[in-house]
Amino acid sequence: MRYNALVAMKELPVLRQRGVCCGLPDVDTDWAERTSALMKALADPTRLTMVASLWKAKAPICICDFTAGLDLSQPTLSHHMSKLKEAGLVEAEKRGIWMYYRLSTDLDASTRQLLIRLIP
Amino acid sequence: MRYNALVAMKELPVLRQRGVCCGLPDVDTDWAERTSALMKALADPTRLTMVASLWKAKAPICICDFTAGLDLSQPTLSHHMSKLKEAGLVEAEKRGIWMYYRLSTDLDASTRQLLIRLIP
DNA sequence: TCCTTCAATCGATGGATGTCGATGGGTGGA
DNA sequence: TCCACCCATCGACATCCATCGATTGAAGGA
Repeated sequence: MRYNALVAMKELPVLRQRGVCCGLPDVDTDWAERTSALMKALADPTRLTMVASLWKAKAPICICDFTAGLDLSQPTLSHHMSKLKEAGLVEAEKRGIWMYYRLSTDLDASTRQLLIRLIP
Repeated sequence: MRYNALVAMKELPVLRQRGVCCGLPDVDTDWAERTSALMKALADPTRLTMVASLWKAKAPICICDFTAGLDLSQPTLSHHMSKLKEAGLVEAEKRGIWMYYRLSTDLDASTRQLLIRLIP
C-alpha cells in the first residue's frame, strides 16, 4: 500500500484531553541542522543552476562561463560559488588565470543520491 | 565507473582564449525556480523536524504537540507550518479545537523520492 | 452565557541574504 | 616592465526571514 494511502486512512482523534499533548517521533537534532544547511545551500535558483550545470557537464567549469551565461555580476556569482564550496558541494582548482569548479569528488553517497533525485 | 571518478579524470583546458567563454549545459529556469522554492521550504531545522516527524509518524500530528515538544513559541511554529503548507508539503484538517497536519496526500513522486533520500 | 484552550494573524525587531560597484592580488601576454 | 584579464574580497544596501508578544477568532466545556 502506498504511503499516502496509509496516511489518508488514519482517523484523527475525536476526543483528547484539553491542555495535554502527546509525544512526537524522535528526530535527530544534528541531522536537522546538517540537512537544513545543505538545503540552504541549494535554496537559490542561481546556485541550483550552477550545481545542475556541473552535474550535467560531468567536467569542471570556469567561473567566467557562468559570468557569461548567467545574468548576474561576477562578484555575485563568486559569492554563490563560495557558498557551494562552504557547503562542501564543489571544489575549486586554479588553472592559469581561470578558476575551475567541479562537484566535490568526495560527496557522501546520500548527497549524491539527493542530487540524482533533484536534477532532471 | 563512478561519477566522481569520471570527473576527477577530466583534464582542465591548458589554454583557452582570453576574454572568450564557452557554453554551459542547458538548465531549465522553471525547474531552478520550482526546486529552489522547495529547498527553501526545507532549509530550516524546525521545518525539517516537522516534516520528518510527519513522515515518521505516518499519521496527522496536532500543532499543539509541536508546541509542547519543540522549544519555540506557538506563533513561530504556526508560521513554519504555514510555510510548509504554502510549499504544498503538508495539509491541514481541523478537529474540534485542534488543528492536525499531515504530509500532503498528493505529493509528486519526485518530492516523495526526495524525502525518502532525505529523512533517515 | 462565560470562560478556557487552541491556533492564525499582526506588528515589531534583530539577523541573515542576495546583489552590486569598487578594490586589490595574481597571472600571463606584449 | 606594463597592461589586460580573471576572480576573491570588501563595503553598502535593500530585502527577506525567524522569532516573539499581543491580539483575535473559533470551539467546546461548565
